[in-house]
Amino acid sequence: MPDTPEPLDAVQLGAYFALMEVAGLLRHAVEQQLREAGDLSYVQFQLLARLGLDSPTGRERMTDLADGVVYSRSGLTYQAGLLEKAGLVTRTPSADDERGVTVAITDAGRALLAKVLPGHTEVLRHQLFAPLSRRDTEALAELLSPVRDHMRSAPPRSAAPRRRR
Amino acid sequence: MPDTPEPLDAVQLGAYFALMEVAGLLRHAVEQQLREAGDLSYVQFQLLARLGLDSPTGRERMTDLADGVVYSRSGLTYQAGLLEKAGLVTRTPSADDERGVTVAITDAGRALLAKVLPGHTEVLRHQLFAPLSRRDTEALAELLSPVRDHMRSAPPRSAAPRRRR
DNA sequence: TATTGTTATACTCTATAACTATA
DNA sequence: TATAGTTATAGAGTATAACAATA
Repeated sequence: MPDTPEPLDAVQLGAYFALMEVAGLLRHAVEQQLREAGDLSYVQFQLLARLGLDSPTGRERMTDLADGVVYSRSGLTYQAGLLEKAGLVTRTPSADDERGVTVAITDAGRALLAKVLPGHTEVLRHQLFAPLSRRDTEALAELLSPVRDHMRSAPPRSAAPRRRR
Repeated sequence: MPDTPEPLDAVQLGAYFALMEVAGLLRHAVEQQLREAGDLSYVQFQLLARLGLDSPTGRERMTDLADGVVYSRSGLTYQAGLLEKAGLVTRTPSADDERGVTVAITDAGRALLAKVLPGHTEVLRHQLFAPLSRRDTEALAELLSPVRDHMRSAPPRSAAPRRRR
């Protein structure tokens, strides 16, 4: 058995537990709103938001979507299938690479996103931002961004060794 | 249809997405470690940690456990059943309230916790704390603690109206 | 009558491995 | 040979509602 490494101190433990609890409670609240307002899971919302808000063209390849949403390949196939069945996205073979599949958000997908967003915003305002000042929010974003970048670069991600586009 | 509320600004969206992504990736990494080191899910680890680390006596009532871990009652019953089957906790009728059930961590439970903790710590150090200075960590804890308290007090919690002990 | 906890049940999500097709 | 994506399948987790027992 290896020697016990330096254990975490109280401040670190506090930050860790607070982070996980806040994110867990927030996700719970948000998921409820998404389910009621649009019958969407959080992951499905993430996929729609990525296509409808982040991506300028509204279309992305499966692999690139997976890199953002953290998934096994099969999990993404499953969710994309659900979204397609609901008419919120389409899946077509990629133009340049015959192996690839391009997922595109539909008008119905954009409409649902728009329908769901105001309530989503309200939940965030009440649950997350209410106790945070403007500067707090800025500080939080500035603290977490480097962590996110760090984690993205050392991916315990979806499946096997993956590669950026 | 109600008027669209003030949408979130870029800083708020950034904080929100960073929080969710960091927590999601961290949970993924941590869950993997817990599974390999002790065949535990994150929730099971939370329950053991609450009993073995937080609680001075190592015993708590089901309801109080649920209040901390965010669950449906039945979900907690399910998880407690798994832990009991594995010999990590015991469940006995509460002394004062015949309706209640007291969950207590066993020696085996404490041993497993001790076995799993060093690796857990390492994951946290590498994934979460590596890009954070000492002061960053303090700041993060101080930002998130009020949010956690706020969320706890307005519970979208487990099930029906619940009540503190 | 309200509360604690369990059970039954159904469903959603996720992961693994095997497979197809293209690069 | 490696990569993109799908399928089959199996397992874990979660939620709802009905229920029994105690307060």
